[in-house]
Amino acid sequence: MASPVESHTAKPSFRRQMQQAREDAIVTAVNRLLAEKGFEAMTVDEVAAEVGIAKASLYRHFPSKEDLAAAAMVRVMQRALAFLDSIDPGTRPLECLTQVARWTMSVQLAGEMPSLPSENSTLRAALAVNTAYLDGLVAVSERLGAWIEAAQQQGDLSADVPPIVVLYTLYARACDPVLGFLKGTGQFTDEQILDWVVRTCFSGLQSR
Amino acid sequence: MASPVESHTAKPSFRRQMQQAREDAIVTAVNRLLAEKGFEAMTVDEVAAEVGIAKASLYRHFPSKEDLAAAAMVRVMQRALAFLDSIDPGTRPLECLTQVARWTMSVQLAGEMPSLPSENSTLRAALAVNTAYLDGLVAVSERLGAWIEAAQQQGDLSADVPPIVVLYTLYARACDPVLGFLKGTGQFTDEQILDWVVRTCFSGLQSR
DNA sequence: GTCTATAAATAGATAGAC
DNA sequence: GTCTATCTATTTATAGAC
Repeated sequence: MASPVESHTAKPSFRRQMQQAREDAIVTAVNRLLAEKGFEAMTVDEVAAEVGIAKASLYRHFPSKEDLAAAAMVRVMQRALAFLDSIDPGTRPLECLTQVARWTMSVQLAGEMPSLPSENSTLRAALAVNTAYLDGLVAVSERLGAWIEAAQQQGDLSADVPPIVVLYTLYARACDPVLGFLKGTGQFTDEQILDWVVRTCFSGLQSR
Repeated sequence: MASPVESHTAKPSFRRQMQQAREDAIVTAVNRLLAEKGFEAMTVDEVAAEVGIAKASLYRHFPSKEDLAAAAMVRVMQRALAFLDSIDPGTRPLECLTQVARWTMSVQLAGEMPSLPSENSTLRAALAVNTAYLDGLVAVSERLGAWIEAAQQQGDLSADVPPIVVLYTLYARACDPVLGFLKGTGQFTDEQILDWVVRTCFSGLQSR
């Protein structure tokens, strides 16, 4: 088991680990910049500078700026899936959806939520053919869709709007600029902002 | 009154009118492109091409790309103020706010609502020192703020959130990407989309 | 695999003729 | 005032040495 052969075969595995760690660092930087300024305004030079490597080295790991951004989007999807898995299966569907909304908003407040690419961005086209991203998106949507339908059947969620409206609304709230506006005033804590925006999302502006 | 002198002084007025018409055409093109792809992705070449004039001519009217975009933002503000003025003064405050939300969303569905500039865009800095824009923004905010406080005092609007949260939420909903998502499915009419999104904004996702 | 140096394309902005 | 032609800076992406 502890033969020299094994330590030999472990060597490429170590390199692979190093490579993985570097790519993680790259994706982290991309994710942050994407959240801060969006895809168009983010430059590859900035990414390289933040990671602390040469731009050419970036292109050894990712073939284009779009792939760079796509990798960040994929990771966000994976983080979302991991969060969905962490929710107690016995939780009431409406409560599940509330927790998800609160989680996505907290990610945005932490400066880690990439903003949506504008309608006809080159990034949109790249994501539309990225199977890893699409798979994650479908997986998340199916999970949320099941909760949405269950919550509607239980009478917890308004049955007057189609499930897809609820789904898209939840996605949109993950990037809600209201969070940034309120944080920008400097008058409120993150907890207050989260409470208010989650509340208005599910209970509306109107009084009950 | 109809002296030759007047027809002489009317001549520059005519030229001024022509110039105004041209600048209107420019701002219209900018507004559309801003709504379609955002400030970063919009290029001055595209604007010139859409207006049908040379890029250099654009710069005779507006000194920079930021000023170009700012002019479009100012016009949206003026359109908003005009809409606010068109609302019957006897209307219940909550109803006023609902109508405003519906109007801004219809503007977006028409492809005429410029999307918000990302946090640290050069456009943000330009708008922050543009008095025409700031004046419009303040005017709109004061009008909405009065309605918000009145609606809260009448018990129509939730008193659990500060007025500024309501105000920012209304601004954010004007650019809500949910509208574009739903329109993109091609399954719904604009009226349906408006109904659903306005409803979720004021009544929330949760059932009542 | 990482680097420096550079290519190639595109952007915002301007010069100068008419 | 509008045009063509051009400048300058920036950006994505690559070549080639180590």
